[in-house]
Amino acid sequence: MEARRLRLCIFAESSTHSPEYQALLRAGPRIRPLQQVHARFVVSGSHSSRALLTKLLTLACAAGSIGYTHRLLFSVPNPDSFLFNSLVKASSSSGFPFDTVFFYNRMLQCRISPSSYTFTSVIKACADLSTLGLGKRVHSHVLVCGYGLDPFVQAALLTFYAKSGDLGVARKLFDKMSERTVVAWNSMISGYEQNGCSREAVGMFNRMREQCVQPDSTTFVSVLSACAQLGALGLGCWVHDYIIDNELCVNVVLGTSLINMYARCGNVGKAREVFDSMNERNVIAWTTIICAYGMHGYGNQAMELFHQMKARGPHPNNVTFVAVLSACAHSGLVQEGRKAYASMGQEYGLVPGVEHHVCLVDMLGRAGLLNEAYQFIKELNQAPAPAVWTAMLGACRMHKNFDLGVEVAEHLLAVEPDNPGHYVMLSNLYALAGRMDRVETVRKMMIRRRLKKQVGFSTIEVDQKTHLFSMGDKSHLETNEIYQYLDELMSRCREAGYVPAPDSVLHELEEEEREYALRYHSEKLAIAFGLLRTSHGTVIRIVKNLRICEDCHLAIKYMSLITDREIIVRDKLRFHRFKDGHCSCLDYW
DNA sequence: CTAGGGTTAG
Repeated sequence: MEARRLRLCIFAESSTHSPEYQALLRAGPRIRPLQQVHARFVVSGSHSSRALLTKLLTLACAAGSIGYTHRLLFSVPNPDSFLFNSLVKASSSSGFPFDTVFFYNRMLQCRISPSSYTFTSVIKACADLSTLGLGKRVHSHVLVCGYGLDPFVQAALLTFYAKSGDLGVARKLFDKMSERTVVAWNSMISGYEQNGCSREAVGMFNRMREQCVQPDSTTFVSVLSACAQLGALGLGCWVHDYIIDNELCVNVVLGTSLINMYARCGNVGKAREVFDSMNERNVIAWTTIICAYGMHGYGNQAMELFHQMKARGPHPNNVTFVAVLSACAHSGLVQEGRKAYASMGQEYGLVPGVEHHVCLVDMLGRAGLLNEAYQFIKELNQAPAPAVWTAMLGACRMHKNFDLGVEVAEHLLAVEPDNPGHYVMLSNLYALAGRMDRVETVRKMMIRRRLKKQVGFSTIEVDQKTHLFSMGDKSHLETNEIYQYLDELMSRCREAGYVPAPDSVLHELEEEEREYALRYHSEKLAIAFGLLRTSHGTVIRIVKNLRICEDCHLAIKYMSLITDREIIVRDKLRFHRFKDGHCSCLDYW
């Protein structure tokens, strides 16, 4: 009788209704309040209750107070599976994957068998760490413990392999799954998308629809990212219509994906409409719309939004400043850019990183302020990263400062001897200076080191199908027609006054490619195809993986004039909108 | 006694 009363008493103290438990819930995952509650437990003696300790540890872990959590854990005699599972889960979902692995290992040392719940969290931690070796060991442990067919564990494993870059294994797992939930499909689609395989992501999405699996908003986030990468406006619009027709909730994440899709597919206006229609806008949404204006060369609109954000939006972060500074760089807003850069530390306590240094050098360099850019680099209190020197080199090339350019390029070749971009830039510099002997030397260096220039390609979407063109490409079905039309078009351009730019960028080509090269640059092929296959009022939209070359830039201006078409080209960095013989970048790019 | 899962944006 006495014993039973005592047990009831302990039960009451540690139940969810007990004042101690309520105090923990009120403290939440915040370390100061938690420590205060903990101190009261110690004083009152209730800290010996296992349930309370578990809750305290879990909250401390979620609060990010890992040292405190570890100390507490060591003070617990014979920690049980419930405690370990709670810690594994809390650390994994709060973004402390190293600790997840630590707790998991402790758990095994204590001879406590993991459950399917343990595994999902541990595998997620491995995915966050992209640690292929450890993840594979956990995977074999999963099989040994008999959880290989658990759909949650399978989905976690699939995500892990996709995030660690092993899409082949991820796909094998996916194909072997007996039931594929929408989450499994989402993992596979996002896996492809995040690894740069956007076409495969879209293909997977189409298969998902064939198999009548209902996509959800997470699916569309990944599909829209794929559209953004591909410049697939048609599919992107289809997704947007689907979202509206099916009354899917457009949360911040989905809204931001839509903004990004419209922006990267060339339609800033629609991007802005989506932004304006959103009822929640966080720092990522603001950054995305600022970035959108910046890459279209609308620096003033980008700055206007940035000022609105500062006035009544969330605090800008490091990524926001990358968007702001690159918008300034692409629009020649030097004064604004300098002010924004200074405000990072002064107003927001942010430390500029390499990407901000790059933006600033790029901005000053484009504006012709080479000395100021160089001075800025020299005054950095850390050794300048190669990317910073690369921006400086680009500026030297643009403004034909050979002496400084050669100096910078030689430094870059010494630091990054395997980056073909540096060789290409240096040889362009020599070509512009008329030093063809040096051009040849650099070319030979590249060949000796077996370095190849990145292969350029352009894509165009016609009737929701994406067509790919690369330089000198003759694989397309309508090749002859395209080439014939392009020849015709180029001679009309010449009649209108187009003079091909000197072939400063052709040094890296083999002899036989040289004669074709100018006429056959991928963007020209894609545009010719687009002009042939679409009706007169249609805008031609091209996506190119590299930066557009000077000659193509000039030629496309003429193309837009003589065909009376709007031609939008997205290159590696930004958009060029050609109309009536002019480009929206005002030749400042 | 104490809870619970995998997928998403710049």
